[in-house]
Amino acid sequence: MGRGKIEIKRIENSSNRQVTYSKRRNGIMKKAKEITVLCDAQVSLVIFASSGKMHEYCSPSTTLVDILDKYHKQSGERLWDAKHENLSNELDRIKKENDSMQIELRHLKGEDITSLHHKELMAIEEALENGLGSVREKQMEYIDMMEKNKKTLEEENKHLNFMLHQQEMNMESSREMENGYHQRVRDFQSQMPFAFRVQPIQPNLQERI
Amino acid sequence: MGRGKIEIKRIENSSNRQVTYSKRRNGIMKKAKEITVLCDAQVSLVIFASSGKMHEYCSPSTTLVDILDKYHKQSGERLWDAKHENLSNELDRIKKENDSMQIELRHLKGEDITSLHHKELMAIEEALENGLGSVREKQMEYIDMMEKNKKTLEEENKHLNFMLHQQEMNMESSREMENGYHQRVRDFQSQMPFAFRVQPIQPNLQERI
DNA sequence: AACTATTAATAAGG
DNA sequence: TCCTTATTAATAGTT
Repeated sequence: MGRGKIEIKRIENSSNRQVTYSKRRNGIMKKAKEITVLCDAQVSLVIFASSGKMHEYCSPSTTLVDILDKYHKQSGERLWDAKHENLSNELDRIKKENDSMQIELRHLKGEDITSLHHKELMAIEEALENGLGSVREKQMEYIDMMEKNKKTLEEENKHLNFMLHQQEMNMESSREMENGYHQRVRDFQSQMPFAFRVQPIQPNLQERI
Repeated sequence: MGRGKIEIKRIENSSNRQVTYSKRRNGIMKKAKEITVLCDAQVSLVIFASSGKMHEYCSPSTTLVDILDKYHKQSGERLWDAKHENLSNELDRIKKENDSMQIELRHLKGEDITSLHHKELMAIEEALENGLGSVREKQMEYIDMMEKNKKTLEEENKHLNFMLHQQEMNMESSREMENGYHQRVRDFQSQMPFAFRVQPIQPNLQERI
């Protein structure tokens, strides 16, 4: 159908090919629309030119997704489900994992244990005892640490107070050589309890408590 | 192109429509093949008849999945990704849920608790104590039940033995009136310990232990 | 499913 | 890309 018959083989002249592509693409699109209308058909047509440019036709009553869904059902072929299936499988796997963990958690919390057999209860009890043991051990460590801290602080406190007292004594005696002024103030200070005078800061020893 | 011109509108005569569908479908398929060869194009063509029957053409150099992948890239349209994304989101959500449960489980088992603060340890300890309480309570129930069963069985046993003994006595005395044969056998049975002679079956009482 | 008169598509050229 | 037109191809209606 043209000025001459052509063989159906690749058109070597690039610009001819491009022109023919354009004309025939329109022709197919038109045919697709026509069969849609004339025959109540649903058509999906996707064409890529060798240049990579895409053209598409889809019957107005539907969408490409719908058609691919139907295609999927009829052909039984996977299409994009290969990717889909991977996700789906992983989801299932993780859901199962999730469920079993949820059950285990519930059991450890003492829930839903009515249907359990004696051996299962024993295993849970053992797990709980182990857990409790570990947790209490850890807490003991902290208590020990706190007690050590306390002792360290007390000793440091004592030492500092001693130093301070010594210093005051030295100052007092050296001033006494000058004059007797301020006697009462120093007396008052030396009578104060040690704890109110020195507060060493040891932030590291308080960590995590 | 035919014996007369036709309007492009639905062909009401069903059999005409079917015939036209078939002819035109072949026409489009042929055109698709031709443009593929002539112009180096890639074509995907999916047609559903109103009957639901599907026909498909895809350029030999490619596959429908490839074409849809390219379609996806070019159009930016989602297509099947809508479903894909849903799955993906759910997967993420469940993975997070999974992780937190896993951590909780580990903590309850006394693992990975080094980095926990004192308050968190306290909460875990409390949960463990509660769980242990529930589990032990449930076990106590079973022990109680078993003891009850034991008592019931013992009583039943006693009763049955009594009945049996009585019966034997009756039989013995009635036979003594006839003759003295079999005297030794009966004597032996009456001397056997009760427990070896009667074994009442009570499957319900053994459930779950 | 084949036939064929007729219309539609399109190759080549501008 | 669009127009023109000679020619081929598709197909509507018929057998």
